[in-house]
Amino acid sequence: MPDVAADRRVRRTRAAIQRALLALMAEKGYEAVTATDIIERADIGRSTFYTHFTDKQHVLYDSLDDLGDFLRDQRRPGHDGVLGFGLALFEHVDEQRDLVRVLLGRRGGRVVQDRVAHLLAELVREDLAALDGPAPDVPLDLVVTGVVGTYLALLRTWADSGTTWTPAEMDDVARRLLGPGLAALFGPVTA
Amino acid sequence: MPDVAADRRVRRTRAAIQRALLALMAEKGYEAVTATDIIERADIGRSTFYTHFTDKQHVLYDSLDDLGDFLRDQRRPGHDGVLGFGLALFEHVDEQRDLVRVLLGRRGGRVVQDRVAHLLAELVREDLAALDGPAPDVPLDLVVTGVVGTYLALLRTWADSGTTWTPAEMDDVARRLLGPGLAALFGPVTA
DNA sequence: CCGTTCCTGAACAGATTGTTCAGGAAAGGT
DNA sequence: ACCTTTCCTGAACAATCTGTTCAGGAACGG
Repeated sequence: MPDVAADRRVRRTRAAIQRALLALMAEKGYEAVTATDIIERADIGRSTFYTHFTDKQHVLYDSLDDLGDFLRDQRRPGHDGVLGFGLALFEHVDEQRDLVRVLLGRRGGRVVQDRVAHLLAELVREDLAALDGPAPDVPLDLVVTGVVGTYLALLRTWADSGTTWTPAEMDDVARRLLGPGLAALFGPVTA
Repeated sequence: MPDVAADRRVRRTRAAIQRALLALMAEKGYEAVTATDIIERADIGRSTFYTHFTDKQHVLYDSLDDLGDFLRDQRRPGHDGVLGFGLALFEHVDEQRDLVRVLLGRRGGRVVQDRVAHLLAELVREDLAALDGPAPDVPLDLVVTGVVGTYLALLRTWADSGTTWTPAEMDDVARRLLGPGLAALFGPVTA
């Protein structure tokens, strides 16, 4: 496998492959894309593809790592109590809608979802840990899992649908669905 | 395509195919199973398989439909009258843990998850529609999506983890997390 | 017992995957 | 400008999987 950062040809080839995959995912969905598709779209030799990536999956992995770095930089702290991260989350996704739709939507892959879930779980856990109410008598991890599940499901639906909803409306749904339950679990929380 | 219910040969063939897929999924995961695998495991002719199912996917769909029917029958009303399917769901998963882990776990594949989500969405929608409170001022579909997301996330975590929790405890988490919010959305629900 | 329906299994075209290899092309350093 | 290293090419290849076809045999239900 060629050195990753050194040669300009390597950078061009890898970039072309990743660009090809994302474009094809937007057209056919992740599952339907074949390695041959990527090779043709990227306009490279067949052997070239396999010298850089073992799989269609590993192309996606690399792209996700890039996206992860980007998201980590853009992360903003919540500002109004429980689930304060939510609005910022939906707003951010709103800006990156095209890419997010491809990655998280119905035609996206499973890998993406798991990684995003992990990322969200960190945000939620920080949020809940900041509450000064009494510790709940249910496992915190389960609560985090449930909350993340809700947000992820809403994100997916939002990214897929024609979406007339604004980030604020999406956040409102999540907040009103989960807020009362969380308040009951963690003690009275004033927004 | 042969008549589904009439002939004994048809029932045997279809049952063998479904059994084969589930067994293979438990061994290799959904994605790794090929139609040829199923054919060999089920010990049937190649053409026979394609007479009954167009896809590996459709074999799975049929099996999941069976699960849906089961959950519908087992449904029990919760304290609020809402989320009555939950306990039966967790109990069933508890019994079929190996299978469910394969279905929803990391090796499960995206198709399974979407199908199960669709299945649960119907149950939740029926549940919420049965409430006599005023219509909520947020889109019902979004609420359903959020609720299903929570249950699915809890299911996945539960199936994957070492499981010290009982079905009742899992159901309790979901109920306490979502119940208050749903009550607030759909009007006061008397216990 | 008999007409209907189903199963068989081989054979087939087409796609896809992942590897190999020799020769040409581009890169980076001096 | 030169030269050595590294990369890209693209065709050829075996292997696997898919979905269809068809004629003959087997099981079914009545």
